[in-house]
Amino acid sequence: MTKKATPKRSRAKQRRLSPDDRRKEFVAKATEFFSEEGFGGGTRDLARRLGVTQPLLYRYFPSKDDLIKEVYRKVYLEPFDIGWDRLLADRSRSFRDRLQEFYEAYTKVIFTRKWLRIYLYSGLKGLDINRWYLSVVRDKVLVRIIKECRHEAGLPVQSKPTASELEMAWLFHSGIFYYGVRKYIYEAPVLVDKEQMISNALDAFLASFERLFGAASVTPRRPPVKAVG
Amino acid sequence: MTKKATPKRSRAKQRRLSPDDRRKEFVAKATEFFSEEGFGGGTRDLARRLGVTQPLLYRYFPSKDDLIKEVYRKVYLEPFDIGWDRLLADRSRSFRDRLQEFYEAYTKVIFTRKWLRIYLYSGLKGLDINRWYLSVVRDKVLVRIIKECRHEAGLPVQSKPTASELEMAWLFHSGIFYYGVRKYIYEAPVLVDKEQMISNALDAFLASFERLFGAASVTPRRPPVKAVG
DNA sequence: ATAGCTAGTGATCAAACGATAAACAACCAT
DNA sequence: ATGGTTGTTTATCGTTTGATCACTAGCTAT
Repeated sequence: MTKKATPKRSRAKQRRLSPDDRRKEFVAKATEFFSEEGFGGGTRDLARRLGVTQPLLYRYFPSKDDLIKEVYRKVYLEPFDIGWDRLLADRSRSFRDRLQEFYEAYTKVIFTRKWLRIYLYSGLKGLDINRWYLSVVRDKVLVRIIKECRHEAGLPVQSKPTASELEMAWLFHSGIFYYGVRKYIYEAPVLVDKEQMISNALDAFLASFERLFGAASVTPRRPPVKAVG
Repeated sequence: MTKKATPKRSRAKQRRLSPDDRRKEFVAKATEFFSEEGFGGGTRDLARRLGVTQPLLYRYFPSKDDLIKEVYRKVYLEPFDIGWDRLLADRSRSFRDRLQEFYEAYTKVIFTRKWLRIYLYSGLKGLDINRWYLSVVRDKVLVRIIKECRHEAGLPVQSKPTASELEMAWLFHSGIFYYGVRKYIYEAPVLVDKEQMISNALDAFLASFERLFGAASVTPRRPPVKAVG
């Protein structure tokens, strides 16, 4: 009774798409789907959302895992299509402006529910691509930033960043990153607008960097003075 | 042949435990298990790791979801058993020391692979308990810290923290938090030891707070001067 | 020792899963 | 229009999943 109430499923006339378009559509919608449901989401639910039947997925991807890998590739490569290391290194503009613009542009790409969720899900799976991404952020972004910081402070630029310098850069980078997580993953109310947040963070970072690493050429492993002053 | 090669499963003599002990053991091991496998992990695999059969789980928990809820409860409540807001407010010690000790103690609890993974997994599920946790961090930790910051700077303590102040506290709190994520989730090499990282972060925070909010009683929505200096 | 209570197990169900094969139907060349 | 190509569906397989049942065996009171 309930099952066969609609015996002739008013099947929407099946539309044929070129393999290339289908593939792209599948990857795009799969990204949305897995970002919401996690990679444990079923292929049938995914197909329903795509408006096609489940076996069709297997014409385009040998297995669910292969589809997921495509999703990774798209999500992880997207942010680095743009030449961000060049933007950061362009000394015709003030460093402060470059930093502000970089983080506004970077967060414009990654501060979406979709991107952040895929990123966190894949991070929990412990995939190599995740470690690769972190190393790219370190080498293309943070190291570059530190170089520019040193340049601003009149310090030698050639030598590799110290561990403390890099960790300081990570501190602020992560702080900015987590603003997006709070807003789009936890959906917690965020307190100031994004540009303001970035601006404040950069003020804090630049001041702190100069304060901690600017004066002495040797950075003490632990600052002897603990009081704020 | 392969299946029945061990027909008489050398069954380990079944040991009876008191319901209370079993329950606790189940929740504890389930926390480990789900932290590694995610909440999609199977009840059979979990039971195997517990050294019992799968149906036994259902003697202690009506459903898998109920077991998971117990895991949440344990993980989320654990950090706040300790009176941390009192520690932060104890003005017989220097604020810098209180902050350092608080973050060392706090991260000692949450910087474990187990805790962080459960936290991130549950966060992605968008549960209420996660939002509750964030609000507790804000009210019991960050607001307290800002109050003490103001006290140190000779500013009025009574009025509620401004949005910018809170966001600045979140920035550093998140930066510290993500040090643990990088180390225990992404298993990325971490550059300086934890105490050093906390110390540097706190130096940066205290200096930045005073710099941004200490001088003027009114905090401009966007600092007019963008250059560092 | 032994009867009774109940923690723990073996067998099994229905549903959902990823995946495959064969039948169908939309499009293009002719 | 018509036949071949191939994008898409229907039907189905084998496995795994969460969950339930009847039965077994360890412990305790007597």
